[in-house]
Amino acid sequence: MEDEVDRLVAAWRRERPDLDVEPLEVLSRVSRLARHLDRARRTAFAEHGLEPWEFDVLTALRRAGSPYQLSPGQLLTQTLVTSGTMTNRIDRLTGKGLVKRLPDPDDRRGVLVRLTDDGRDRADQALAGLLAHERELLAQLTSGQQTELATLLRLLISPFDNIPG
Amino acid sequence: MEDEVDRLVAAWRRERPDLDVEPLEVLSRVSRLARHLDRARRTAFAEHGLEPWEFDVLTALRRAGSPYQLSPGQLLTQTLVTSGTMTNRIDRLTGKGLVKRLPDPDDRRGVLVRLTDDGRDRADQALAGLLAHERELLAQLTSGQQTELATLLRLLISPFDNIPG
DNA sequence: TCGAAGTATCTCGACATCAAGATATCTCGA
DNA sequence: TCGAGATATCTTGATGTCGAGATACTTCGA
Repeated sequence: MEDEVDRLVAAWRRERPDLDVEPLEVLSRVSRLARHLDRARRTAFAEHGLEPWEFDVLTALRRAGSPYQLSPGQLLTQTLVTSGTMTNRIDRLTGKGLVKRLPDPDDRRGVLVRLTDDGRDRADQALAGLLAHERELLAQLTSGQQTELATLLRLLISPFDNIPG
Repeated sequence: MEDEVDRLVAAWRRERPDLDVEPLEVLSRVSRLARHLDRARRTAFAEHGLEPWEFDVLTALRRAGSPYQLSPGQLLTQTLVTSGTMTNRIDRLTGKGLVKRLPDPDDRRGVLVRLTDDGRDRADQALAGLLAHERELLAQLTSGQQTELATLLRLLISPFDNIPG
């Protein structure tokens, strides 16, 4: 089965036979697949009245465990957005009653963002929906292939997640 | 080596032991890696005075081969953006003198977007820079692993690239 | 104890994207 | 040949994101 990246690579080999475009076989596929996943997630979350960015923040808090709170800084490292974006997200989620801001008792510069009961329920529902959807996509692969894929991706991500960047 | 997704999956298993979160091992890594790649590309292209979205459009035209022209519709399928976005991109690239619009001689609804000489040079330079950068990232993997990874990703992408969606 | 450097969060303006709908043109069967 | 539906592109308004800088607090060495 051929995909857009096969066509893209073939086109480069025709137009720029002097270049080695092998890296695109992997990295362009990562970018394109992520783009497709974003679109699919948007659709999946719409059933639960959530945007992907809302899901990302709510589930980060949900995963933290009771009392479901994290600092904005901790949310940044999990969601890979800038601080200005996170401030904005917290504002909007607060407006919808899904999270609330509390002062950090140990650091007066700091803030803690806590999930409300409603926010927690929404996160749980949307997660279940997402997993069902993602399982379908992964049905293309055997269990062993999924493990293999996860392992290879982990290798590529490691320099980003562990070295500051 | 542990990454953020390992921590994410471990957290879900603690908080929601009733759910099978295996799909996240693959798909969350794809999304996160793409996010990191976006950031890295932005830095790499800055040397050439290009934004990632500019690179995407210019290289799609470059790959088309002489006379380096495609319709906006063809550009849509390659870049996975909406038509409004593409209109806007073409406007801005035209303003920078990197592409120009020509009427499609065979369809009066249509337009052809053609690379200027300057646009072509920029695309070629930026591509070389990107490939050098990406090769470094992929040094984490053996050649065989890269091939394996590309194959698995192709399987996951196929339903998106071949079935309309 | 003081102050410089570091850290956490927020503010602000510019900008890119999207969704939905508008417009113009084409295609094809009756 | 006509018109309904399909297609190609553009317009518009709302919104989310980023980068840079501002503010307030903390840390740590002299």
